[in-house]
Amino acid sequence: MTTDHKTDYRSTVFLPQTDFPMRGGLPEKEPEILARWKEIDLHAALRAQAEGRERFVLHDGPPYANGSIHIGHALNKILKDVIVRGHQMLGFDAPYVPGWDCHGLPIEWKIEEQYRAKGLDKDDVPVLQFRAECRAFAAHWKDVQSGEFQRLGVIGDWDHPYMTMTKKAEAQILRELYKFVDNGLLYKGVKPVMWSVVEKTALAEAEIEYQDHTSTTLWIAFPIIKTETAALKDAKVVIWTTTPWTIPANRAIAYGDFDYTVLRVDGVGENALAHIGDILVVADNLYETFLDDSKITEATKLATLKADNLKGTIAAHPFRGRDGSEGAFDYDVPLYRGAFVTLDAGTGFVHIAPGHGEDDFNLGKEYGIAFDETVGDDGRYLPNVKGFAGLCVYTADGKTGDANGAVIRALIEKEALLAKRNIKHAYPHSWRSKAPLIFRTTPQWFIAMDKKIEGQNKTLREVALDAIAKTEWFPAIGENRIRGMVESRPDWCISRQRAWGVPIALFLHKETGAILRDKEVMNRVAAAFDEDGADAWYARPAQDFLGNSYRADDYTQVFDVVDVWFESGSTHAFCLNTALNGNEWPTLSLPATLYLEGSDQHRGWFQSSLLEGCGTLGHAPFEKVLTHGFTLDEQGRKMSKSLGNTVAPQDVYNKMGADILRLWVVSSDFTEDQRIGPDILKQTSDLYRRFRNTLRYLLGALSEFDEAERLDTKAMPELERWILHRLHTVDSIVRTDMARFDLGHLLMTLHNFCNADLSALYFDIRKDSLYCDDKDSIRRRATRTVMDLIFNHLVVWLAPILCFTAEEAWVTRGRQGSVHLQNVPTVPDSWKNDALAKKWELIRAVRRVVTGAMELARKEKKIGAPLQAHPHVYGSKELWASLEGVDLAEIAICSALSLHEDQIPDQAFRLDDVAGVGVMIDLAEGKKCERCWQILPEVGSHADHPDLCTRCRRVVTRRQEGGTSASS
RNA sequence: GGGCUUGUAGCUCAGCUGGUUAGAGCGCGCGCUUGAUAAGCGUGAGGUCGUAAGUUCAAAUCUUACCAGGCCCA
Repeated sequence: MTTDHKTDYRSTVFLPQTDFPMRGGLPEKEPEILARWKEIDLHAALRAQAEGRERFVLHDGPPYANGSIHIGHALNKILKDVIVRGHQMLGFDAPYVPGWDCHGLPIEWKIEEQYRAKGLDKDDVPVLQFRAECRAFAAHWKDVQSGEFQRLGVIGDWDHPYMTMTKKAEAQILRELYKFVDNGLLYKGVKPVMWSVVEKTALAEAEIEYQDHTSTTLWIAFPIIKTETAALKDAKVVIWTTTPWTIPANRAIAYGDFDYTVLRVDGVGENALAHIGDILVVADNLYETFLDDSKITEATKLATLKADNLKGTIAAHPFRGRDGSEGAFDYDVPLYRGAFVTLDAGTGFVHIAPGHGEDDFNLGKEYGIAFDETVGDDGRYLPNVKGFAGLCVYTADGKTGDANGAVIRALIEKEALLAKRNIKHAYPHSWRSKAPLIFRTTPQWFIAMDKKIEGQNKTLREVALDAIAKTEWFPAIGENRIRGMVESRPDWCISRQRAWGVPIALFLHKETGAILRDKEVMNRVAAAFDEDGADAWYARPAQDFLGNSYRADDYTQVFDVVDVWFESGSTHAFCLNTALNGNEWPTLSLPATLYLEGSDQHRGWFQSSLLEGCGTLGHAPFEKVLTHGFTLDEQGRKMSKSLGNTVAPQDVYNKMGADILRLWVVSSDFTEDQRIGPDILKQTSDLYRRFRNTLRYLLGALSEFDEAERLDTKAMPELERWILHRLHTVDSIVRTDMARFDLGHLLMTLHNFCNADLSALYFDIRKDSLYCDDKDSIRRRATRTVMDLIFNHLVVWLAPILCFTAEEAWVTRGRQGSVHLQNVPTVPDSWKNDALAKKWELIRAVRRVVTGAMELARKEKKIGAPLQAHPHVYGSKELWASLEGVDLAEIAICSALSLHEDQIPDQAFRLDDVAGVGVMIDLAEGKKCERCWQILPEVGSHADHPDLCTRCRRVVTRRQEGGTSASS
């Protein structure tokens, strides 16, 4: 027989067949799958399926509805979706109701900006119209974001999301606020804020622009009137300030933790204001610069003091006893330690006006310093500032007023001024009017942290700290972070002087200032909110709410709105509490099983929800809290538009597919900051390809799989039983990983399974059986049965992550419904077989020596394909005994293989980590079977099929006779 | 500046309470295969474990400082 005219047996080989393409084409395919889910109403089916199951309630932290989603939103929502889908498949009822934060400043700005573009002023627009436009704006972006989130594959109740601006929500937020009236924690206090005298309004941090501004700076001496340190007797403390107009409001002086020098002035230069003989105190490090600044030419250091020596010292206000002051400045000015004092500039002493600075206010609070308001909302001194009343800090058009000049003249008159200069520095200005701002105390509403809750013997802080301890934090370190914050946080300021929000709908008695705590009135207000939303507060006359018992003239109505953090902190009340949400989401329940947000929410939503829950329910609204980090660029740098290193989720799902983005989320360690960029996404695609091809191979191998082929597991070869054992192992890992949200480990387990167990080992070994064995052979039936099982498990394991691809595979397999309606299949414990696993570890070790030896032979051009080889494997009798029943030739994919118990030849190939095994490679003897490509001695001995081995000849012959059938 | 936190191969990640030559996958190089083929298999080269001190018989693992990031504050 010549080799010229060999029969082509390709058509007799059972090659894999599938419509599941190698390349996903996800950007086109995913929208089709989304449409299919809509068609079969997957969400409703999920809910119906889970009725009565144990609940797993992930409560959505509401994103802010003012723009398209960015990568951080995508990460957050994908994580939620993977966990929700995963738990549903593990047998929970895991509903997901998305939510939106709709009120607040950023939306107000946008609307205001639109007004300004039209040359309109916000203040000229009726408040209800303004609110309506804010509402429309939020509704628009809610819709945009909803579409983007759904495109990511996130499944949930998108037709019925919660929103903080619905009537029901606004009414419930108000009721939550009223609970803090009831429990006595809500109080009115003051707080320094950035104030614009031009707009007569407080400004939020984001409305402030820092611009260069020239300020008059003063060096001012405060005479010491009481001290326990001898060196300070008759001395004066020197402060430095850039805001002369705050001097009348001075109440204290702060010093830092460094050395101070007491000096005597011995000589002064021209125009100096200091006097010879003055004894002054400044920080030792700033001694030289001070002399320079104040034109003191000669001085003597009298003493150097430690910070502790300043403790208990009391100075007098420079205006003490000033004519016309009526004793208004005769109070003591104590010295206190302040951590914020630095040596960057000045004298090491900071003058403290508690009404006009954040540090000042906090220090004042710490030491209980009493102070009056000194500057009115128009920037003028109030009448109580004797000798300065009516003078102006900044004028109505934003220019410097006459207050500074008057203060300077008075300081000179009292011989307290040591020096005066101008400096140019960054100073806060209004984003709107561009006018400079001042710090000014304003009345605000607070929730007390350290007051006993009425009816309880505990403070809100204590209840909150208890609740933190009872909560499970993922990662555990999150607990420290929030505990530290709650331990040290000040009272919660919940008021904002804004229009787009839920008003703090209270009536205050005009004379006493007391809150009207009348249940009937509050119920009427809340009922009005139920009907008309918070607009009711603006639209209806006060008397409507007050009823017959009170006169509107006796009360002022509060029009501050509540901080949006209070609103989002209340979402559990109107969303999770089925009694309060009107049964709108009957499958939700309180407390939620899980809150899942970025780590910044330790200060934000986690904390506001915690405080709100603790104040109104006595416990946290969550049982577990999972946090993720932030998304950085490929170099680990923060993303920013100016750096041009942002990755838009829309680009990823439009160009690569949402499954790639989902895979990226799961493959990164999301508990810490994670990186994304072109290279990382490329790598994610490679990762995706492995999963896709594994599914594809299974689908191809299972083409036309008939139930009649299914083989009882007991009848299967060891290799199949080992795969079943692996399924058992992976299954238990999937379950524990999902339960502890360790998605990274879960993914790696699945990847290794696909890679090492399936692709490199099982699929490779079983190709021969799959392609060439007769359809009714036990081996092939076992293979197909196990591959069917692998598919069933793998597709469900992957479904929460690759939600689109898993569904595509599911449908391609010809299954009904949706993969997402499956539970993770249970694995019979009989599949677990540790002894077999151990045996296969050994087999794989021996296999590695064989493949290693073949690789060497290939390098030496001795062989090409493994089927050309006949390895001689040397090992001990015990080794071969322990591998009883294993066909190593099949496992190493060789045409033949011999085992030897003899001494390992010196030239045999060995591996360091596989002791006692050596391999020599010979060429397999015989001819190549043209069907299965094995090289076997019997090829050529069959007259009818001279190019086939015995096995292939039988298969081909039976096919020709039409006698093969899977059921036979 | 403060609180919390991160820094292991080009990339994504493992390395438990300190203990033999620091692991995996991807990517890359090389080879095989051409019946998973814009795929599959095998194999190889890549790491002073951010830097520097210290504790210890022994440190990627503990301590301190520094450098470079991140979140939240100031």
